[in-house]
Amino acid sequence: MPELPEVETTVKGLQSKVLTRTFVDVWSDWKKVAKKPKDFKLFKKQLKGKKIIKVWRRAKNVIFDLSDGYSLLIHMKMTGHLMVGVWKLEHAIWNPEKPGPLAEKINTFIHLLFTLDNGKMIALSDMRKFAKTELWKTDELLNSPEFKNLGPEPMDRSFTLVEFKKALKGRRGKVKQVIMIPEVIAGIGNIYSSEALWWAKIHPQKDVSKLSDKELKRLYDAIKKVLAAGIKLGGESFADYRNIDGKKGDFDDERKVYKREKEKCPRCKTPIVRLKFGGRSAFFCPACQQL
DNA sequence: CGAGGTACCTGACAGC
DNA sequence: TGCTGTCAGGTACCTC
Repeated sequence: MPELPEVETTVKGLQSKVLTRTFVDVWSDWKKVAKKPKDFKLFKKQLKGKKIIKVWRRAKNVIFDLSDGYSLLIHMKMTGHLMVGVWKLEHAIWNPEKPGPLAEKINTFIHLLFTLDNGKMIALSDMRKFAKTELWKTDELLNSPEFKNLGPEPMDRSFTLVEFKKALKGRRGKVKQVIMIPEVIAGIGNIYSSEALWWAKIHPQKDVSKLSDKELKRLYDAIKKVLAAGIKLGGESFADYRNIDGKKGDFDDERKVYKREKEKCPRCKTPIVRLKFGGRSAFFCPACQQL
């Protein structure tokens, strides 16, 4: 899925295209996408007529603040994409006859289409169907435990080194897994965690409670650095992530270790190693990042 | 507490 | 060609 930089890029794109527009219709061939309310007919009924006042991001959630005190939350999970354009419903239905690489098939994974009052649509494409949408009363969303428990936003000005240390305080476990927990820090996923640890020269399996002050400072700087680069370059696209116009992001050349097993470490030329733990792959340089 | 597994889903790709 | 196993950007939940 998109991580923080990809979600941020998506949100910026949406802001330029859908602000002040009103939802006039909703279509889906996968009714389970709506988690709140779970009844898709009700979800559609409640959304229709609502005007988009603001689009913003919290962690990896895209949030549309709407008229009448409502908010629409979309989480894209692993393979979700939001796009703006015009589609005919027959294009939004998976066609196994259609050849071509995954990236060219995004349109065929569209499972949800919001029609706006200017005729444009917001499409949610999601190959694996992990994405979710929730319609909340804005104040209830902001006060919900799942929202309030989210960790700090690493790109906020208020996210200082002190805040970072506070977020990790009392936590144990492998550093890579800990910084990927949404309640610890928002927005860091499997790609940017490996990248940040490479810049910080920290082994992904090092116990987070054993990090020295110097290492914490390096990790803090590295997290901000890789996320800022990701945002600046419009996200990564070595797989199928695309922005709302279907264009690729440019982070790929900046990617030092993720999915680069056996390639040379850009710093010391040692082959990059892939290590599986916690159900995920970590990529790191065994020479620069030692336990 | 941590570590590991499952679930949600569907596809790409490597190896045989 | 076709089968099998592994891997994939996330996160919640469960058990040992």
